[in-house]
Amino acid sequence: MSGKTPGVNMTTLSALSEPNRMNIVELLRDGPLTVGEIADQLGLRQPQTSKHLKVLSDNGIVEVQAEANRRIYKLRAEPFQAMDSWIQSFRRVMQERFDNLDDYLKELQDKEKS
Amino acid sequence: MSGKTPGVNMTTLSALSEPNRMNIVELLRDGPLTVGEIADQLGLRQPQTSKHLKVLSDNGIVEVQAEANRRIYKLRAEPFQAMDSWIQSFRRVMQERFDNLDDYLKELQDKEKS
DNA sequence: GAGGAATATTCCTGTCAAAGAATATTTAAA
DNA sequence: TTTAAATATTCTTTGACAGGAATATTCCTC
Repeated sequence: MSGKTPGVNMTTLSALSEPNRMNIVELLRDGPLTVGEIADQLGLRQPQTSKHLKVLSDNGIVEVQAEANRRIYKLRAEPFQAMDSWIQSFRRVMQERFDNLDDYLKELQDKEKS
Repeated sequence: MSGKTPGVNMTTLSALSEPNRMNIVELLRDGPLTVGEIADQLGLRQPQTSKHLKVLSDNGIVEVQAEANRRIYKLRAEPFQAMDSWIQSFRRVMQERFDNLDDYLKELQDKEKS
C-alpha cells in the first residue's frame, strides 16, 4: 500500500549511486582497509573519504573497527543480502510478466467499452 | 583502472534511488501500464510522471510502446540481470572475505616494521 | 477541422548533497 | 610534553535535480 519497498531501502541505493562510494565498496571487496589506504588507492582527499565512509556507515553498508590511530572499514553483508533477495524477487516475475504486452492490450480494449 | 564498475553502471542505481521512480518500477512489476495509470496509482501529477519515466527510459530500465494516444511503459530485463550478476559476484566474496579482520591486522603489523 | 484526451516539454525556483579548505580530535612517538 | 600522523568535523560555495505551473504536441472523435 505504502511506498515501502521490501528488502531494499532506497537509502542503500542512494548511498551506492554516488560514484566515489561505489568505488569504495568495490575496493572493500578485497578486504578491510583504513581510511588512508582507501583515499590513496582512489585518489581522494582524506576529508571527502571520511565523509563518504560516514554515509556508507550510516546506511549500514560498512562498519568500522578502531585500531589505535586508524579506523579499519569493511563491508557488511546484510545490505547486499537484502539487495540480492530484492533482485531475486524480480527475476521470478521477469520472464512471465515483462513481455506479455498482448494481455495488456486486450485489457485496454476492454476498458474502452465502458 | 578507471572508475568503471563492471556490470552495473551507476546510472541505474542513481535512477532507482529516487523514491518515486522506485515506486514506478515496483508498480510495473505487475505488468505494463500507461502514464496516466501510473500517475493515478501513485498519486503523482502527469508531468512529473512523464519526467520520471523519461529518466527510467534514458537509463534503459523501462521501454515504451506507443499505442495511439497513450504510451505503454514496461520494465526491461537487462538492467535487472546486470544488477543480479553484480550482486552475485559479491555473494561469492562475502563469507570468505568480509569477516577475516585478523589477516588484515597482521598485515598492518607487518607494514609497521618498514 | 474543432475540441478534447493523453503525454511530453519548457521554464522557474528551492533544496540538497558533494567538493574544497580549514580546523578539531585522538593517538603514537620522540 | 611537544610533535606528528590518522581521522573526523565544520563552514562555505556550487551544481544537480525534483517539483510546480504553464504550454506544446499528438491523436482520436465528432
